[in-house]
Amino acid sequence: VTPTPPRQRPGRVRLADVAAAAGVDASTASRVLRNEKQRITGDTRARILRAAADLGYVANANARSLRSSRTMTLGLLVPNVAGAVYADVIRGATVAARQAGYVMVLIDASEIGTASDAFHRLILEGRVDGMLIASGTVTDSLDDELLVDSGRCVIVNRQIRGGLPSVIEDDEAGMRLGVDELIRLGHRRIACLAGPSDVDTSRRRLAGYRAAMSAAGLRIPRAYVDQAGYTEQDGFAGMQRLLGQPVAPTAVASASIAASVGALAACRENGVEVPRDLSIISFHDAPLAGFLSPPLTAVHMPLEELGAQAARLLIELLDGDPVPRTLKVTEPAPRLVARGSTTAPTA
Amino acid sequence: VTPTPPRQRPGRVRLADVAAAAGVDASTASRVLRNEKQRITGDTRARILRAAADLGYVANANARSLRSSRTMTLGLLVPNVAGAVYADVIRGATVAARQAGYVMVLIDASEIGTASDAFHRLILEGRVDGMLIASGTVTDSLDDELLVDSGRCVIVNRQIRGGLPSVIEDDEAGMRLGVDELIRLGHRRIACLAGPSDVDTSRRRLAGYRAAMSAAGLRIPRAYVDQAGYTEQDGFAGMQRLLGQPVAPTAVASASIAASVGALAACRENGVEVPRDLSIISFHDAPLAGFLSPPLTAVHMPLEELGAQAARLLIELLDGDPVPRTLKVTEPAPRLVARGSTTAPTA
DNA sequence: CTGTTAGCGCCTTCAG
DNA sequence: CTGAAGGCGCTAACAG
Repeated sequence: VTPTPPRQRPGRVRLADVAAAAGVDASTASRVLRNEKQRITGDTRARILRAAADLGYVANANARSLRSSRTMTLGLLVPNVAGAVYADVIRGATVAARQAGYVMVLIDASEIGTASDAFHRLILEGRVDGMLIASGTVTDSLDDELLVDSGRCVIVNRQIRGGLPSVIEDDEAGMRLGVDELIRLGHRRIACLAGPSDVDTSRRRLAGYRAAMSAAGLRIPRAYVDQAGYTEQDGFAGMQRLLGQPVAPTAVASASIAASVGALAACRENGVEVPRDLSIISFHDAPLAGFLSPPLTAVHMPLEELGAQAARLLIELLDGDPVPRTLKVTEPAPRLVARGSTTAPTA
Repeated sequence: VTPTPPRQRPGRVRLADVAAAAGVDASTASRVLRNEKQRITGDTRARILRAAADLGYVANANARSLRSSRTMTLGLLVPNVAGAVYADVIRGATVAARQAGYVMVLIDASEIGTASDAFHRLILEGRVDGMLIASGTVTDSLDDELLVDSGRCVIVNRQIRGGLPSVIEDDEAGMRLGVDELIRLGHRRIACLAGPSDVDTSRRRLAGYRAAMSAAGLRIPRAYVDQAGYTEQDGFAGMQRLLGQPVAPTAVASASIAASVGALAACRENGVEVPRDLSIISFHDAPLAGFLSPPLTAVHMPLEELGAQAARLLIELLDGDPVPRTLKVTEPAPRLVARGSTTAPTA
């Protein structure tokens, strides 16, 4: 907190100026400018509107927030904006918020300390009305009690102890869709690059994999479930392990796109040609997927809708409406995007 | 703009509460809590501090902003947060801002209309003190006059008409470094996937390419400069054109990482093996680059520093300090990251 | 339908 | 070194 002199207040036009120009009281101008339900003589109304336009009046958000204790601003905390997955969530949330009259601001918490700092300065100090929190990693560095007590937060794509409302995708259905496709192609030895075991999205995706396998009557060797992680590095390492199995899988369902990229790299390095020697299907899609070698077959999840629903749920919560503790986004349904990383097994 | 009832004001503790608990006036409490220069009896000071801690006092940012007309919040407008390039810029700017006592909030402008909406609601309505604007695409949809008049904006990595201060990377030096490496490896027929001709970063990178070529006495066939664009798709198309040349290049310097990904895909599809048949070097690095097939040799630019310097420049501007119209980040210098997409020409 | 009055919570002269 | 008073710009309750 640097001690700096207050900024010059340029001749910003205030509500009072507009009112004066229109020859009315500030409160009247206020009412018209916010088009309150109250009816106002067509004439005065017009005068006020035109005065405001002439003067280029813009209401001061801080004064308004102070008075009404609503900022009409929402925050979205993301562990790392670069994650391909978040792009759509962010877009969906931003648009939905705007449709409801809110501005959505993002916080990148890739640096440690940012998450709790942002939470403090945005929620506690009242810069935003509520916050969307994406990812569990982030919440770990946050004081859960504060989080819950605030009553102004919604978790996106994670469920968390303590009963914060959360919005999640249908991880299980998505993963099933992917594994079913592998089965349909004729694969029977299908492994899973599952993601961290302590993250609930990962657990649900794994459950989807198991469900699909079991529905097809397929056995899952213990080593076929690799709880790698969600980074390229993790996918790389996990695939190395899978490739080292005495009986190697003919197909792999990967729980994240970053891990898939790493998996592809591991295959290349081990002389395993995808999809000839091994099919790979990725959970989550991204523009990048179409340009990899080979282009990645993927399960497209409705992430934009996830973001939008999360934003709407948050707004309902702030409005004091009753909200479900968990909202699962099932529409639109996950969609399979067939590209070049899958084919029938050669064996 | 949904008409909603005002939110419940929970028993937030105010400055007056702290003052009362400590048996002093609010103004005194204010002074202590902001540790103003003024000296205050050790005893009262301690009482106030402890009262604040006991009550869990947090100052209301809106009231403070209204009074002081400073929000201690900065905005960063990004055309698309998913762009691999922005991750580092964002991190750098976020951290630098925080070190100066500011919170940095991001705006994703991937949806049309978001940019001008955000500009209006953040800058004009006074939710932030100043704004960093990344990319020229974004500025196109903004009213330049407003932008300049605001006197509270800094352009990151673009220069713009109208004299807005801007902070840029040393595109020319970076590109030279990459092309020099290609030359060092023995290449002579080097093409350039240059990026859009109407974007100034692209022009500077192209200039770097030309400078390196000319310094080595190398000719540049007209068709070797392909003003593709910065997306995967653009890189793909551009590489197709390059590959179709009667005398094909043995190496390509690509002006962006996304285009490089597309270029790699085009090579694969045309049976051109990288780096055996063609070397590719990419301007800008990203974690992803190391996992592509082949891993991409790249020029790492100091993007985090770019973000940090931009944030600092903005703060100086807001403080009324004189700022340069253009600041070029030359330290640390661009760095070559040799990976698998470059080698000596076979010819 | 419009004006009057009274703050929202904080900071900042100005006295003492 | 500390308290008293005023106001940042806006909205909301109450009159008229």
